Parts: sequence; C-alpha cells; structure tokens
Amino acid sequence: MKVQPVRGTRDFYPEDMAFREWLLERWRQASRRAGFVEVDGPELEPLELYTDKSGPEIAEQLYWLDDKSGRRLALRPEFTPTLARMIAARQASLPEPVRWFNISRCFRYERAQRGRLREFFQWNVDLAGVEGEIADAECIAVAVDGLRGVGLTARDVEVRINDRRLLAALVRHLGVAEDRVPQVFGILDKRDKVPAETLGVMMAEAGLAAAQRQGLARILAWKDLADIDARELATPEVAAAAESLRRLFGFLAAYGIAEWCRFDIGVVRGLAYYTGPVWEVHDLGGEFRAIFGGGRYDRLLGELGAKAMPACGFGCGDAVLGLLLDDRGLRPALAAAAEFFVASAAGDNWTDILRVVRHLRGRGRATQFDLKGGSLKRQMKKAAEAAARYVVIVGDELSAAGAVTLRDMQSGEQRLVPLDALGG
RNA sequence: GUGAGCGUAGCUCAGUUGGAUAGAGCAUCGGGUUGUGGUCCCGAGGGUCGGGGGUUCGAAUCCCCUCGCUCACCCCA
Repeated sequence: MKVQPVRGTRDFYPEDMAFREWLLERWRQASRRAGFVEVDGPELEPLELYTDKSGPEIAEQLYWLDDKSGRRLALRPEFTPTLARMIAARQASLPEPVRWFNISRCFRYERAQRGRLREFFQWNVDLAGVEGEIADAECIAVAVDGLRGVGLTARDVEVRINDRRLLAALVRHLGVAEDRVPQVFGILDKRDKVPAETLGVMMAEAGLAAAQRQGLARILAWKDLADIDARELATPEVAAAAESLRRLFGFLAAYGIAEWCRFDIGVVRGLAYYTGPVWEVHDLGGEFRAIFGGGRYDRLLGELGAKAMPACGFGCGDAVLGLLLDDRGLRPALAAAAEFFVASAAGDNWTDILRVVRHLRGRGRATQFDLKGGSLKRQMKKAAEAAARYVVIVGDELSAAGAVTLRDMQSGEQRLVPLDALGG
C-alpha cells in the first residue's frame, strides 16, 4: 500500500460504518428521550478559541493550520468551547435551561493508544442555567440511559462520582500547602491504579507530614459517603460539600439509577475547569480507560465569553465504548443491505428484472439484484449474502400473467403474486 | 516527548540449528448440467516475508538503519 492512512484515524468499512451509525443513533435517542436538542458547530475553529482558555501549550495537543489568508485554525479537539460561543452569541434570547447535545468528530494530536485515537466521535450533553444538584443528576441519568441503550448494565459499568469542592475542602482541612495540592490530587487520582505502598511513597515525596499522610490515607479508604467521618465533617466547608453530594445521590436514587452509581474519592478529572460534582463511567473489570467524563463547570461559560452561567455536562467518546461493546459481545449484527432481491429464472432477462426493480423501488422498498447475472442458484446465494428478506423470482409468468414468485427467505415459503400487489 | 514489544496473503497465524518453487485456516472469486440460498464438496486468485542496507555460497530466519503498529509513562479539555 502506497499511501498510509493518517495515524490515529480509521477507515469505516460497511460493518464499521453500520456500527458507528448504530452507536451514534443510540446516543441521539438517549439525548432526545430526556428532551435535549441537537446542535453543532464547525470542525474548524480559530486556534485562540482553545489557547485563550488553556494557554498556548494546548496547541501542541491539537491539529492546527494556517489558512490562505493567514488565519490560524484548529480542528476542534472538543465541543465545549464551541458550545460556549454559541450560547454567548444568543444568550439574551435563549430560554433557560439550555439543554443541548452534540455528536461531533473531534481531533487531538496525541499518541494513539488502545481506546484513544487522533480522530474520534464524541457525544456531548450539556445543561446550562441550573445551579442545583438536580441538573448534575439529570446529566448522569442521560448518560446511564445511553449506556442502557447500547445494552450495558450495572454489572458492566459504574458511574464513579466525586465533588471537586469536597476534594478542595479536604486538602485545605489537612493543611496541605497550596503548591502541593496538584501532587495530592495526583495521589488521589492514582488510588485504584497503584498499590498502597506506592501511594505512601508518593505522599512522602509530596512532603506531607505524618499527620497529613494519615489523614490522606484515611480519606483514601472511603468507599461510601457514610465513611466520611466526623473529624473531617467538623469543617463547615467539608460538611457542605458532603451534604451536596448526599443530595445528588438522593436525586440519583429517585431517577432509579442508584445501582449504577458509586461515590469515589479518587475521581479527580484533570484540574481543568470543574467546579463541583465530577464523575466518570468505567467498566467494572477496570480493563478499559474511562468511557464518560463529566461534571459541573460553573465558571467556564463566563471565561469563554458568555455571561456567567452555571452549567454541567459530559462527554463520551466512541473508541472505548466500542472496545467494551466488542468485549461484551454487544456489537449489533450488520443490517440487511436490501429488503427485496430480484432474481431472474430465465437468464439475464434485464428488461423483466428492471421492471420489477423499478416497481419496488418506486414504492420505497430497498431493492437489489445481481448486476453480474448468472444462474438462479448464484443469484439466490447473493440474495442470502445481502440478507434480503424477500427474493422475487422473475420468470415466464411475468409476461404471461403479470405475476412473479415471492419467496420469504426466513420461512422458505414462496407463492405466485401479481406484480401490482408487490411491495404494498 | 520517554521506554518496551511486534511487523509473513484481506484476517488469524505456521515456517526446524540460516537451505531449494514461502504454507494452513477463515475470507474472496469460480464450479458442482440450462427455475431456488445458508451446509457440504472441488478448484482458483492473492505475498518484492513492512522498506533499505549489511553478513553469508545461500536470509522470512542473523546485524544495522528506517517506516508502521501495539502497550506503558506523560497528558487526557
């Protein structure tokens, strides 16, 4: 092969395309079931849309180019900045809350890995204008509905939920110096990924005092909201964050999805822009990387040019989800290419074949025939390959009586029917 | 960006201590007598062994370079 595909991109052959469309359609259905409406923006955006928010270093991680007039453009690495721009442009007239979803092709210039590509599809659901935990719960409920929609259950995946305010309050309560906070968050993030001894080493390296290490170890051991003990709750800040999380879990129970959800102090979600609840969906086996990432970002819209507006949402890529569905045998079978297959019993009788083909297509029926001709046996094989539900056998009866043989490929039954009655 | 592993047919792989026209299964295409599919049987096409260089009488096999893929780290909006 002379020209190689660009690293981290994929070719979608019919079976891949069928899966992609199936998946994206499930995402749409889940979004619409919750009353979200679809929006989209350009795949090309000014590079500043991303560098303004994240600093010039971010350009290293995305595809950019100079267009013919010298404008520096980037292929979108995510949808949120576009969303913010769209909200800002019509903020005065948008009915609140804004309930939008988006399914877009995104690009990131990163080293491709299992479940992580340079070109991928991402499902975004965002809810702007509502401050309370009910909005976070609504987003999580849509995510869980999306998981259900592709055939996954609470035995396959879980939503791990934390709150950035709780984390921040806890490190403050432990008396961790401000410049050590990123390291401490890093330790929390590694909770399930490295052995306990390693965590201890990391704490020592972070320069934590003995009491702080003990406190952190105690926090890391929390498996449940109820584990948050009195010592920490004594701080008003921690108590408030814990109370907010309890309200969120109360809503999740009311949505009927409590069994999918779990408190996890180890969910940190980068340090980017989250201001409240943060959550991720993981497979229970821990085999794959995160499937969904989401949370509350009350300041982001304001920073990106809109008026301050509370918001929350999530993103979900197609790559990891595809791997998980393959692993669970949940990839759907390829749909039939055509409902009807017209075959000739009398050699390559194109005139008669096309008469029937025109008739069926004119009635909106997906209809195929064997363009290479050949024996009826061969045509039947082709019809079976195409998974056609019906084969119409065209023979002498057409000119003699205007009738054709209709064969049901599932039951094997066949009967002579008038052409006029074919295809409704 | 750092480190490691792997590149043989479209796919999954076999190929002896370096030895002759590089194999299998699946897939593809064709056939199994001119009006009937999925099974079965027979046959065919398809590989510059990722590419380049070197060692050798001889390289898929050993060495070097390069490209690609995979995994981990970093990062993960």
